[in-house]
Amino acid sequence: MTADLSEGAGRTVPTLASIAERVGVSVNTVSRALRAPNTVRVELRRRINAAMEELNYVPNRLAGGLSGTRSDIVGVVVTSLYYSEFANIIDSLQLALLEHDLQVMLANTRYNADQELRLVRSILSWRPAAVAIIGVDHPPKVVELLKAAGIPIVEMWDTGGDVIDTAVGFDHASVGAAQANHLIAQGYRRLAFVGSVRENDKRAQKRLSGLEAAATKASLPDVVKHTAQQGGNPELGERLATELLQSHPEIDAIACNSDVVAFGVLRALRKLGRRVPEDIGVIAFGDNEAASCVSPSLTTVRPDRERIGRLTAEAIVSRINDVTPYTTLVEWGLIVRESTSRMPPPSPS
Amino acid sequence: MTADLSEGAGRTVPTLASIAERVGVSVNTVSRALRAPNTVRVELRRRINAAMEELNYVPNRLAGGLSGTRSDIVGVVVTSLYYSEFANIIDSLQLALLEHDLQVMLANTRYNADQELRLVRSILSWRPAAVAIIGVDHPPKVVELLKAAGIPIVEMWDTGGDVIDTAVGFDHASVGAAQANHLIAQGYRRLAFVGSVRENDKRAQKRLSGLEAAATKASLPDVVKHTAQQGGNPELGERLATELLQSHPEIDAIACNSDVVAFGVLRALRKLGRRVPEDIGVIAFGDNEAASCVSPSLTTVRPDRERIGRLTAEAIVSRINDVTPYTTLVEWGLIVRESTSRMPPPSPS
DNA sequence: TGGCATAAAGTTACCGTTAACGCAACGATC
DNA sequence: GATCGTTGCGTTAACGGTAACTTTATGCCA
Repeated sequence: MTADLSEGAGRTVPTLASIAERVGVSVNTVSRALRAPNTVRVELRRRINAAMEELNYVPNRLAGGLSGTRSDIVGVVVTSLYYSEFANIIDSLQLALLEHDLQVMLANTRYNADQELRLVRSILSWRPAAVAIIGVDHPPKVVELLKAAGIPIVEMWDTGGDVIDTAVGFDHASVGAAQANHLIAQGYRRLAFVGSVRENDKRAQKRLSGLEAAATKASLPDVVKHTAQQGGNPELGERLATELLQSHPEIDAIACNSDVVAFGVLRALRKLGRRVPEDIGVIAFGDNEAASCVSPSLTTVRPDRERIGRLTAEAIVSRINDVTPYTTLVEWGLIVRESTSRMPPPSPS
Repeated sequence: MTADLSEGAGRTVPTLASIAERVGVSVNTVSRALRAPNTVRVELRRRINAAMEELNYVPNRLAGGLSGTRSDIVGVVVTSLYYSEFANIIDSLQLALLEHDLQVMLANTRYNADQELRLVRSILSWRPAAVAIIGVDHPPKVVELLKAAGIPIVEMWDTGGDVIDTAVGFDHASVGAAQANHLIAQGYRRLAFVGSVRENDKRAQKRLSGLEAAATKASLPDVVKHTAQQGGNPELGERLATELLQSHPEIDAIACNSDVVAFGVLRALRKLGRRVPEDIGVIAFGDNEAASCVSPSLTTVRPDRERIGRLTAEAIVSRINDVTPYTTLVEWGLIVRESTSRMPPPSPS
């Protein structure tokens, strides 16, 4: 009943031809039983299916894809998987794509531009039906390749600038501005920015720019920046905050590039005896699942990752069906919690 | 200079033949310039490469995979991407595979057995060089398909039972036992277990079993279980803990299935006025990045996800090179923090 | 009963690449 | 200078499907 499972040279994988031979029909009939079942007699179809089941036949999509017109791969290029920054996007994207029988091929550039080019090339070599990629800022060669591929390209997470084709994201500069304005409304005046800002993380740079612009507009002193190129864990936040307050004791609010870094910042402030939010405010970005559970709970910005994933899937399907390119702005929310609530605190969230 | 980027029917994608024609050589020579460069004259090779660059040629791996012998896809099947449970494993696995020019194809079953079968089938249809999959407990048909595929299969995260081929993981029952024994050593006696335990999450079930067995061995009363089938966020933990202590006020220690749930449990205890760790201890599993940042900081178990990913990549490469199957036990650590430290607290971590 | 539409299966020709083989030109060897 | 191994390239035949035809069987109607 079970196929031979012996090690080594072993068993050749069954093909349509194996099935055809076993049932006594032509290869094409077997193929039809899969693709267009109602063109094959019920009884014959039954026998073919039985044979497939018995031999554990799995169609070879290399062959199918080469022959047929359309692929059902969607290439997904992210810049990070660490700390679930984009894991939730992939999760919902994949779930939504599954309904259209589209399969995700994942690549992770780890914020490395060379890797990005290499991985995009690698993904395109699988002749995907579409590509979804984090960000709207890519090396010129990457843009050229993606455009030349002649397939729908959906850029996620960010918007603005030169969109290749279609985009689903939000404006990171306005996130930074909202962070600044909230801090200012809470009476904070000496703003600082802390976190890891990689050279290739344009989104982080845009948020910082937005923050600085809003501070300038409000006639505040320059935002003090203390950043790193790498990492992004609580330990980094703790170190950066400690160093920051040593050189700039006047700081009364810290904006963090990520919640995870902010967790470390909060720890540093606790150790330094600075009261949050009374002496100093802390705001972050990302809506980590623990943000509401640290104490003081963390004010942060919540991007709707689930929605971005879902809308990206929608965009891909639309574009495959030749809907014209478009850009979707996804909303985000400022979640005010204790870490910036100097005024009467809101009901605990 | 740039290719035609016009919408619609547009541009046909360049093939080896396009390059060959343009350079004036045979298709095979172009192919060789890619696969075995030193069998082609330097000057000719240069011209071929220039043509490829100019036309933005990207090899078609559907064709290559169909013709050639080996594939460079590795199928990766995980049960979840939410809350970065396995994102870090994928991250390090992918990084390590990249060094061997292996490409990850990702599938996420979301703890759904039907999905698992469907996705494994889908992945196998790409004729991957190997498959890495979370867990050692799969539906019989999945096991049959994986065995019949005749490729290396590496089961990750768990060990024990019937391993299909090769495994890289740890024993979850002993994690549960370690949790119980730590609680007992700290003087806790009335143990409870809280969290979401999905029907298909055998690992969670094993940890719970281990916890119960250790409690029984220490002649403690039965572990009180209060679990859900779905979810796994702080809100769930908060609700479950509140309900638990209402019906079982005698409980003096709560083991949580995940850190994220534990964050909610801590919040519930704070609201209920129960002191942690004095009145009640809390221990969890997962080593979330925020575990050291909540207060009280969370005692938890740290599985080495990065190592599992790396060793899985190693195992895949070894097995592809016909090393015999093996099982690697990956160490995990009990990270003792404030939430269970009744005795003189350790130095703050 | 012949003619014709239709259903069900078979034939054939690719898809783009790689592998195995063939073959000419060339330098080295005895 | 005939023999031989190399180097460098071209030819041809797969790989496992799918799509477009073609063929054969079947039913229906005039």
